[in-house]
Amino acid sequence: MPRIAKYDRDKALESAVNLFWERGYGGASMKQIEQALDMRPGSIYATFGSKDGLFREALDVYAGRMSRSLAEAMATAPSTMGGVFNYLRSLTGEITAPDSPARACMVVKTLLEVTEDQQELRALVNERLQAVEDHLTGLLEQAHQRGELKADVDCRRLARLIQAQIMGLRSLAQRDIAVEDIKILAEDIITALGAFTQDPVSH
Amino acid sequence: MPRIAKYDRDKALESAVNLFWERGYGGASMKQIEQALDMRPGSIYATFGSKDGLFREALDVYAGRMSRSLAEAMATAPSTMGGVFNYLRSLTGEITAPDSPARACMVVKTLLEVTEDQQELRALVNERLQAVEDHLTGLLEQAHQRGELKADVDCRRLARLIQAQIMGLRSLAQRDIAVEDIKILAEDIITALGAFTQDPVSH
DNA sequence: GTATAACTTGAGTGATCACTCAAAAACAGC
DNA sequence: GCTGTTTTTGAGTGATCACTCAAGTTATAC
Repeated sequence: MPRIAKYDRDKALESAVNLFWERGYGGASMKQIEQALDMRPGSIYATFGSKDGLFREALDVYAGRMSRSLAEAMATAPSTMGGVFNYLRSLTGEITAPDSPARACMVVKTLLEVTEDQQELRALVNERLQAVEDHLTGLLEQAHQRGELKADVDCRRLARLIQAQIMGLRSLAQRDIAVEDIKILAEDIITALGAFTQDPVSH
Repeated sequence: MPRIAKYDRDKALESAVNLFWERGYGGASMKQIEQALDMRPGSIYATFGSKDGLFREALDVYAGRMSRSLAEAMATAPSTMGGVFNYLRSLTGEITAPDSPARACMVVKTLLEVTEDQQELRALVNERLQAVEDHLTGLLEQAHQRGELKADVDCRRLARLIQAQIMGLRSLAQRDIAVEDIKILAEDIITALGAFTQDPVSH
């Protein structure tokens, strides 16, 4: 049994995340996957079933990372929107790291890549984004009850607006643009979102 | 000479835009292109040089459409930011039309699709997005001089923020989401951008 | 030490990729 | 209606695509 199941599997998945995040599903060939995972085709197919199966697992790993990153940022702030602003700021640091496979979000890249003949993958992506929206909506509803948000704010609408902000920030960051300008954009997004908070945004 | 040059060339390009916009560069095969343009490979290569050449021309056509659409929206508003809000509202109508190849922007889809071994295409996309930013910056500077924006607003920063809003709106619209919710998101984006205007946003 | 099971290997599968080019077809000039 | 030029055609190019499987290797069981 040359393969120590759990450890090597997770290590391979991490490599798959990095490759798919950088190149997308269609942009990553099996030859590149073999090289990135240091596995031969037979092993890959025995372990993950198909390129599709590997990608779905990689997307899950990536989504898990995202959720964890958001949860950490929320935990270090006294208010919910403060946590969101924390997240936007820490995000700019993460995506501009020199070893980041891409600045844009892997889930959004997949959302824009999938065609109608990949309905299952499209459904998976939609579920992931819906889950983020739902989670964020719940957090905002608590904040709303604590009086952190303006009284007439619709929490689900605000959750979607925040998700759109993250998509916009990270997509624009994919342009040939300086790190400093991305940080500035994040601050401007925070300023704009201040329209929905009770207290004025601090800088 | 069975091909009436100009007319058929433009018609073919329109078809190419629709196919590439929907499926992306890598997602559109030559077989699908042949079918969409109703041309055989030899004619396509004689006319456009390569798949890459065809895509670049299609991207130009699309970018031209975008610019025209923005200019029209700006023309029907008394103020610059009012024109931007007009554009965001008309955009939701355009991208939710049943015959729209995709809701997300073709330029952004390309931006997120291209890898580092496609530097020329990446450069072309960056140029197009930079041109939009520059154009918007110029318009906002006029508005700033007319006192339409808050005194401390940086017009280039605001232009980038607006571009990020468009990217975010159209990317989120690519989700499995109702048309009405996209319109609501556009209104919330307009509200958020109100943080930078002198006069309060009207609804 | 031997048998059995678990797993990896990598050459090879047919299909599809972007692309080519000799031959046929459709035109213009006269 | 014939000639010369331009354009279209579509079978065919080698390369690469995702994927398979018989054979080989490495582990465990006893």
